[in-house]
Amino acid sequence: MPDAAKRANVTLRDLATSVGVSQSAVSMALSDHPRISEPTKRAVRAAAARLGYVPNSAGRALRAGRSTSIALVVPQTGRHVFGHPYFMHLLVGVTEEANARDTALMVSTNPDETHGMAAYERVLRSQAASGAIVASASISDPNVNRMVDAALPVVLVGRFAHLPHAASVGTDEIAGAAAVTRHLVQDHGLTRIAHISGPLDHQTAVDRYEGFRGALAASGRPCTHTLAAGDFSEESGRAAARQVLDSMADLQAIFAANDEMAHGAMLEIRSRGLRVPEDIALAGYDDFGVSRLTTPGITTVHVPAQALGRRAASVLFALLDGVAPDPLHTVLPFELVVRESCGSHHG
Amino acid sequence: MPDAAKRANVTLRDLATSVGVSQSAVSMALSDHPRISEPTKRAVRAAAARLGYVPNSAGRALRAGRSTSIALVVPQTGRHVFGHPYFMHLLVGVTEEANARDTALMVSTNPDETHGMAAYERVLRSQAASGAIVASASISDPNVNRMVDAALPVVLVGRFAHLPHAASVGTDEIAGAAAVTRHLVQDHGLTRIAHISGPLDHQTAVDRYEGFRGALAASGRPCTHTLAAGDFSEESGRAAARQVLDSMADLQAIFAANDEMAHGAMLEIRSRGLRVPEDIALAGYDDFGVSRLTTPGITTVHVPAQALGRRAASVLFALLDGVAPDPLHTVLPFELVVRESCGSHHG
DNA sequence: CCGATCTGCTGAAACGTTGAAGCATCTGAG
DNA sequence: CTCAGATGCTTCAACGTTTCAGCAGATCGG
Repeated sequence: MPDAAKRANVTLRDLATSVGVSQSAVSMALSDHPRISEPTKRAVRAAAARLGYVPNSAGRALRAGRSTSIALVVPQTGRHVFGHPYFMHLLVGVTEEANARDTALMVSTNPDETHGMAAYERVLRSQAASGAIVASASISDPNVNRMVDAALPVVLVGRFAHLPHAASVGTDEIAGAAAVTRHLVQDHGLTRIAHISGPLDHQTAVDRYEGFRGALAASGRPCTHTLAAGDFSEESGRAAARQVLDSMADLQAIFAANDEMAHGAMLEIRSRGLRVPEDIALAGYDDFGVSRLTTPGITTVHVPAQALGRRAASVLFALLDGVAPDPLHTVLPFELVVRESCGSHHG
Repeated sequence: MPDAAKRANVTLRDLATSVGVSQSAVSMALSDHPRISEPTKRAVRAAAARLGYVPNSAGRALRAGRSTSIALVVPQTGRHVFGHPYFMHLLVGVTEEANARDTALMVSTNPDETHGMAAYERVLRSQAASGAIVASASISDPNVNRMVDAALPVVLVGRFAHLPHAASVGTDEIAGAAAVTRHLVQDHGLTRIAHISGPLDHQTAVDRYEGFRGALAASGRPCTHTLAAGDFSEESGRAAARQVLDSMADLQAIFAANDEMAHGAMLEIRSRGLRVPEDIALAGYDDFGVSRLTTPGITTVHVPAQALGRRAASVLFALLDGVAPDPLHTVLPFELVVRESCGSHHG
């Protein structure tokens, strides 16, 4: 256990004078260079432990031409980012992997909507981080293209159809939305369904809507559907539910593009004296907690955000090691989580 | 808009050759040194924009002897940290302030329970970050003492009674717990109350328990209370509720030390055919979302975690600027949030 | 018109690290 | 005994930045 004077920052030079060899010998001893004798190595290691030597990361990064950190870049404001449990789970996964590789993690968000470049500039071009994981919701964020174009080590989380050459990690949200839609149609026999989508400049919103429509079309049954767009917030879900409940007679079910909007819809349904699921069945997407807490629980699709984070980090490390990620686009499985909000248990 | 060849990393030297002055002149021009002429400054700035120059953070940090990053250190595993909404809100606040100062944020957690030092070593002693915000739940984390002893720029989030000289930011949780307890006793006339505490090696758990007892003692009414300790998880809250419901006859209310345990207690109460609040009133603590989502909503105390994060960051920046924080210990106000779980609305 | 002062730049050093190249000293083969 | 090679270290340079000291040339007071 190191205990001695740890005030000043101990450098290689301090170790060198302490042991009585040159600075380089110390450096080589610590990296176990074959041309350094065992006794010297032992002496150096002992001194390092005694003085509490920790290599200066700036010196190391400068010399190596790359830092020992990776960054999680989310080109949105912090409030938006960390308010959403998705990013939290992502963060858990990324830190797990980064910790395993003893790599520091920088988190970079935008100060506000106008500074699109900031999150990216700050960490990557200044080489504060040697690579980045980018989680951008917007379908056409020019900064993402820029990073990819600059051939920087980047892993995208989500689906970026227009960037086929960039490494990415995601789930098949079209299939996920289709699965939950099929559950409504085929397991519960519901055919008059509304979809509350997210903002349609989000890939996620587009994909979930597409999955919904595709499943209806493929169902072989005459289904009626309607759409109202929200912004993924509970309040917008409630407003959208108001709209579809007013406009579509004999509505049987609502599939919201995320659980928060589904929760908003549930509040609106209830406020009209209707019951979930007896009068209106309900389904959401994400499974980050909201859907488990409500009564009844909301049927949803589990997004493996933590696994996505882990995988994104490991793909990034592969890139940094100069290994081509295989596959370039990882698609992790989703899981349909059936709860009470869409009707009696059909198995 | 910079557009030219941004492949290679542009250094001061590149700018220097491009403009036709020395490296130092470029550096001085960019920092608006008075001894550089306006025309030169304009030329340098133009070249910097054209080539897309971004200062290398390692070079800068090495020269300056300190980095431009701050760290949020949470000596726990990532899973534990980011699973808890408290840290999320804290993170929002910290990033807001860090972004405002154009400072990168490193997030450091422990790889596992055994590596107590890791989160701290990685960022601070290697000088990857110039200062740290430490959010440690454990009452006697030796690493916190170590950091404070090492006189590193550190701001603690929470109450660290044994470290009076370290800057800290927190709320008065004793008063918060007392407020919600008073609400149960005085506004609702409940006198047979159980407390479900957190693990009593957490300062937070200790303080909330103390606030509870203090408020009962100060109420001037004959109150009966009992205690069961949980670990802040929903499941442990349910188990603790089982225990107090079995052991205390005529129990009227349960005050859980956080909302998740309160939610667990609610599930247990309901499973016994009892109603909240008619048969058993319920209160929690934190207000990070759970308490708002349940039906009925859970009366709780709002912890201003985001504000804590913001304030912690600004205090840290003060420390880094060499300014003594005033006050050394910031105490932000909490807020009692009355919902339906403790009875009819008394105003 | 000469010394002092100002202006605008250059050169060099330093931060801590790493690693290539170099230099003794020792060993062992011939 | 000699010299090739191994062994164990040292010296030096470089990464990109900032800044201090210094150096020309211009400006100005007397």
